[in-house]
Amino acid sequence: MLQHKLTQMYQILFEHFGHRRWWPGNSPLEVCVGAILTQNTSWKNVEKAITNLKNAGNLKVSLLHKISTDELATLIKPAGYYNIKAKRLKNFITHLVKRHQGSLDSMFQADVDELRTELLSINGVGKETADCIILYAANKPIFVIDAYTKRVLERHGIVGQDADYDSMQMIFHRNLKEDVALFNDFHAQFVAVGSRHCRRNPKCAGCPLERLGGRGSVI
DNA sequence: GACCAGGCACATC
DNA sequence: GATGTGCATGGT
Repeated sequence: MLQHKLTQMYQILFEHFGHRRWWPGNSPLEVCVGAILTQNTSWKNVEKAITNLKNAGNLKVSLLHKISTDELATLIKPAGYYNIKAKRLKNFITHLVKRHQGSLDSMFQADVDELRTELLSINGVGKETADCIILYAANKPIFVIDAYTKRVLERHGIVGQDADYDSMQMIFHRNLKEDVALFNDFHAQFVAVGSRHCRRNPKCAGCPLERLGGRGSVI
Protein backbone atom coordinates (compact mmCIF):
# COMPACT_ATOMS: atom_id res chain seq x y z
CA MET A 1 0.00 0.00 0.00
CA LEU A 2 2.61 2.48 1.14
CA GLN A 3 5.00 0.92 -1.30
CA HIS A 4 2.54 1.61 -4.10
CA LYS A 5 1.98 5.19 -2.98
CA LEU A 6 5.70 5.96 -2.81
CA THR A 7 6.31 4.40 -6.21
CA GLN A 8 3.42 6.36 -7.67
CA MET A 9 4.76 9.52 -6.07
CA TYR A 10 8.20 8.98 -7.56
CA GLN A 11 6.79 8.26 -11.00
CA ILE A 12 4.75 11.45 -11.02
CA LEU A 13 7.70 13.54 -9.89
CA PHE A 14 10.03 11.86 -12.37
CA GLU A 15 7.61 12.48 -15.24
CA HIS A 16 7.28 16.10 -14.20
CA PHE A 17 10.87 17.03 -13.39
CA GLY A 18 12.91 14.38 -15.22
CA HIS A 19 16.18 13.06 -13.85
CA ARG A 20 17.58 15.52 -11.32
CA ARG A 21 21.25 14.52 -11.58
CA TRP A 22 21.89 15.51 -8.00
CA TRP A 23 23.69 16.67 -5.77
CA PRO A 24 24.59 20.15 -7.04
CA GLY A 25 28.33 19.74 -6.43
CA ASN A 26 31.23 18.79 -8.67
CA SER A 27 33.24 16.63 -6.29
CA PRO A 28 32.73 14.50 -3.18
CA LEU A 29 34.46 17.18 -1.10
CA GLU A 30 32.17 19.85 -2.49
CA VAL A 31 29.19 17.70 -1.53
CA CYS A 32 30.49 17.40 2.04
CA VAL A 33 31.13 21.12 2.33
CA GLY A 34 27.75 21.93 0.80
CA ALA A 35 25.99 19.50 3.15
CA ILE A 36 27.36 21.36 6.17
CA LEU A 37 26.80 24.83 4.73
CA THR A 38 23.19 24.17 3.77
CA GLN A 39 22.10 23.43 7.34
CA ASN A 40 18.94 25.49 7.83
CA THR A 41 19.95 27.65 4.89
CA SER A 42 18.75 28.12 1.33
CA TRP A 43 20.97 26.63 -1.36
CA LYS A 44 21.39 30.00 -3.11
CA ASN A 45 23.27 31.37 -0.12
CA VAL A 46 25.38 28.21 0.03
CA GLU A 47 26.33 28.62 -3.63
CA LYS A 48 27.77 32.03 -2.89
CA ALA A 49 29.84 30.66 -0.04
CA ILE A 50 31.13 27.79 -2.19
CA THR A 51 31.99 30.22 -4.98
CA ASN A 52 34.00 32.25 -2.48
CA LEU A 53 35.87 29.13 -1.39
CA LYS A 54 36.59 28.18 -4.99
CA ASN A 55 37.71 31.67 -5.97
CA ALA A 56 40.07 31.71 -3.01
CA GLY A 57 41.35 28.32 -4.18
CA ASN A 58 40.37 26.73 -0.89
CA LEU A 59 38.11 23.88 -1.94
CA LYS A 60 40.76 21.26 -1.24
CA VAL A 61 41.25 19.23 1.91
CA SER A 62 44.83 20.41 2.43
CA LEU A 63 43.89 24.08 2.12
CA LEU A 64 40.75 23.81 4.21
CA HIS A 65 42.96 22.18 6.80
CA LYS A 66 45.51 24.96 6.67
CA ILE A 67 43.21 28.00 6.64
CA SER A 68 42.26 29.55 9.98
CA THR A 69 38.73 29.21 11.30
CA ASP A 70 38.32 32.99 11.14
CA GLU A 71 39.42 33.17 7.51
CA LEU A 72 37.10 30.31 6.68
CA ALA A 73 34.23 32.09 8.44
CA THR A 74 34.79 35.20 6.33
CA LEU A 75 34.70 33.20 3.09
CA ILE A 76 31.48 31.35 3.95
CA LYS A 77 29.69 34.40 5.34
CA PRO A 78 26.88 34.42 2.74
CA ALA A 79 25.72 30.98 3.96
CA GLY A 80 24.77 32.39 7.36
CA TYR A 81 25.72 31.00 10.80
CA TYR A 82 29.25 31.47 9.48
CA ASN A 83 31.09 31.18 12.80
CA ILE A 84 29.45 27.92 13.80
CA LYS A 85 29.68 26.50 10.28
CA ALA A 86 33.37 27.40 10.02
CA LYS A 87 33.95 25.37 13.19
CA ARG A 88 31.86 22.49 11.82
CA LEU A 89 33.80 22.44 8.54
CA LYS A 90 37.02 22.48 10.51
CA ASN A 91 35.81 19.61 12.68
CA PHE A 92 35.02 17.58 9.58
CA ILE A 93 38.34 18.33 7.86
CA THR A 94 40.37 17.73 11.03
CA HIS A 95 38.69 14.36 11.47
CA LEU A 96 39.34 13.48 7.82
CA VAL A 97 43.02 14.40 8.06
CA LYS A 98 43.61 12.67 11.40
CA ARG A 99 41.73 9.47 10.68
CA HIS A 100 42.10 9.10 6.92
CA GLN A 101 45.10 11.23 5.95
CA GLY A 102 42.67 13.64 4.31
CA SER A 103 41.29 11.01 1.92
CA LEU A 104 37.53 10.81 1.41
CA ASP A 105 38.07 7.61 -0.59
CA SER A 106 39.63 6.10 2.49
CA MET A 107 36.77 7.23 4.74
CA PHE A 108 34.21 5.92 2.25
CA GLN A 109 35.69 2.39 2.38
CA ALA A 110 33.49 1.68 5.40
CA ASP A 111 30.03 0.20 4.99
CA VAL A 112 26.97 2.41 5.40
CA ASP A 113 26.42 1.79 9.12
CA GLU A 114 30.06 2.27 10.09
CA LEU A 115 30.37 5.38 7.97
CA ARG A 116 27.20 6.87 9.46
CA THR A 117 28.37 6.23 13.01
CA GLU A 118 31.72 7.79 12.20
CA LEU A 119 30.17 10.88 10.59
CA LEU A 120 27.73 11.34 13.48
CA SER A 121 30.66 11.35 15.89
CA ILE A 122 31.89 14.61 14.32
CA ASN A 123 30.53 17.63 16.14
CA GLY A 124 28.35 19.57 13.68
CA VAL A 125 27.35 16.55 11.60
CA GLY A 126 23.82 15.40 12.40
CA LYS A 127 21.64 12.78 10.74
CA GLU A 128 20.68 14.73 7.65
CA THR A 129 24.19 16.00 6.98
CA ALA A 130 25.65 12.52 7.49
CA ASP A 131 23.09 10.92 5.20
CA CYS A 132 23.65 13.54 2.47
CA ILE A 133 27.35 12.77 2.57
CA ILE A 134 26.76 9.00 2.50
CA LEU A 135 24.31 9.14 -0.41
CA TYR A 136 25.64 11.96 -2.54
CA ALA A 137 29.38 11.91 -1.84
CA ALA A 138 30.02 8.24 -1.00
CA ASN A 139 27.29 6.89 -3.32
CA LYS A 140 26.00 4.45 -0.76
CA PRO A 141 22.32 3.62 -0.26
CA ILE A 142 20.69 5.64 2.51
CA PHE A 143 17.56 7.79 2.23
CA VAL A 144 17.98 11.45 3.16
CA ILE A 145 15.18 13.09 5.12
CA ASP A 146 15.02 16.86 5.01
CA ALA A 147 12.48 19.61 5.57
CA TYR A 148 11.04 19.14 2.08
CA THR A 149 10.70 15.39 2.44
CA LYS A 150 8.94 15.82 5.79
CA ARG A 151 6.57 18.42 4.37
CA VAL A 152 5.56 16.24 1.44
CA LEU A 153 5.05 13.16 3.64
CA GLU A 154 2.95 15.21 6.05
CA ARG A 155 0.82 16.81 3.39
CA HIS A 156 0.06 13.44 1.88
CA GLY A 157 -0.95 11.96 5.20
CA ILE A 158 1.90 9.43 5.23
CA VAL A 159 3.23 10.71 8.55
CA GLY A 160 1.94 13.00 11.29
CA GLN A 161 3.40 16.35 12.27
CA ASP A 162 5.48 14.85 15.05
CA ALA A 163 7.22 12.21 12.91
CA ASP A 164 10.92 12.00 13.68
CA TYR A 165 13.88 11.49 11.35
CA ASP A 166 14.37 7.77 11.92
CA SER A 167 10.74 6.81 11.46
CA MET A 168 10.52 8.70 8.19
CA GLN A 169 13.75 7.19 6.94
CA MET A 170 12.46 3.73 7.81
CA ILE A 171 9.41 4.26 5.60
CA PHE A 172 11.64 4.56 2.55
CA HIS A 173 14.03 1.80 3.55
CA ARG A 174 11.20 -0.65 4.14
CA ASN A 175 9.19 0.17 1.06
CA LEU A 176 11.76 0.81 -1.67
CA LYS A 177 14.45 -1.42 -3.08
CA GLU A 178 17.88 -0.49 -1.81
CA ASP A 179 19.13 1.42 -4.81
CA VAL A 180 21.59 4.32 -4.72
CA ALA A 181 20.33 5.81 -7.99
CA LEU A 182 16.70 5.63 -6.84
CA PHE A 183 17.43 7.10 -3.38
CA ASN A 184 19.51 9.82 -4.98
CA ASP A 185 16.90 10.87 -7.52
CA PHE A 186 13.85 10.42 -5.26
CA HIS A 187 15.20 12.77 -2.63
CA ALA A 188 16.24 15.23 -5.33
CA GLN A 189 12.64 15.13 -6.61
CA PHE A 190 11.40 16.05 -3.13
CA VAL A 191 13.67 19.06 -3.12
CA ALA A 192 12.51 20.00 -6.63
CA VAL A 193 8.83 19.83 -5.73
CA GLY A 194 9.33 21.22 -2.25
CA SER A 195 11.28 24.27 -3.29
CA ARG A 196 8.90 25.07 -6.13
CA HIS A 197 5.50 24.24 -4.72
CA CYS A 198 5.48 23.80 -0.95
CA ARG A 199 7.21 26.97 0.10
CA ARG A 200 4.68 29.59 1.21
CA ASN A 201 2.02 27.62 -0.57
CA PRO A 202 0.18 25.57 2.06
CA LYS A 203 -2.58 24.64 -0.35
CA CYS A 204 -0.05 23.10 -2.73
CA ALA A 205 -1.62 24.79 -5.75
CA GLY A 206 -0.14 23.60 -9.00
CA CYS A 207 1.84 20.81 -7.41
CA PRO A 208 2.27 17.78 -9.69
CA LEU A 209 1.42 15.59 -6.68
CA GLU A 210 -2.13 17.00 -6.54
CA ARG A 211 -3.11 13.88 -8.49
CA LEU A 212 -2.21 11.78 -5.48
CA GLY A 213 -4.68 13.51 -3.23
CA GLY A 214 -2.45 15.60 -1.03
CA ARG A 215 -3.57 18.70 0.76
CA GLY A 216 -3.92 20.61 -2.51
CA SER A 217 -6.75 18.42 -3.69
CA VAL A 218 -8.24 17.62 -0.30
CA ILE A 219 -8.79 21.04 1.25
C1' DG B 1 10.06 44.84 8.21
C1' DA B 2 8.59 40.25 9.23
C1' DC B 3 9.26 35.71 7.91
C1' DC B 4 11.68 31.82 6.12
C1' DA B 5 15.51 28.66 4.43
C1' DG B 6 17.81 21.32 2.30
C1' DG B 7 20.17 21.60 11.05
C1' DC B 8 22.71 20.98 15.00
C1' DA B 9 24.37 21.24 19.70
C1' DC B 10 23.67 22.55 24.10
C1' DA B 11 21.06 24.12 28.34
C1' DT B 12 17.36 23.41 31.18
C1' DC B 13 13.57 21.21 33.16
C1' DG C 1 13.54 12.39 27.14
C1' DA C 2 11.14 16.51 25.72
C1' DT C 3 11.36 21.28 24.86
C1' DG C 4 13.59 25.81 24.05
C1' DT C 5 17.30 28.61 22.23
C1' DG C 6 21.38 30.50 19.69
C1' DC C 7 23.51 30.62 15.49
C1' DA C 8 23.08 34.90 10.74
C1' DT C 9 22.78 35.91 5.83
C1' DG C 10 19.89 36.95 1.81
C1' DG C 11 15.42 36.46 -0.72
C1' DT C 12 10.31 37.30 -0.81
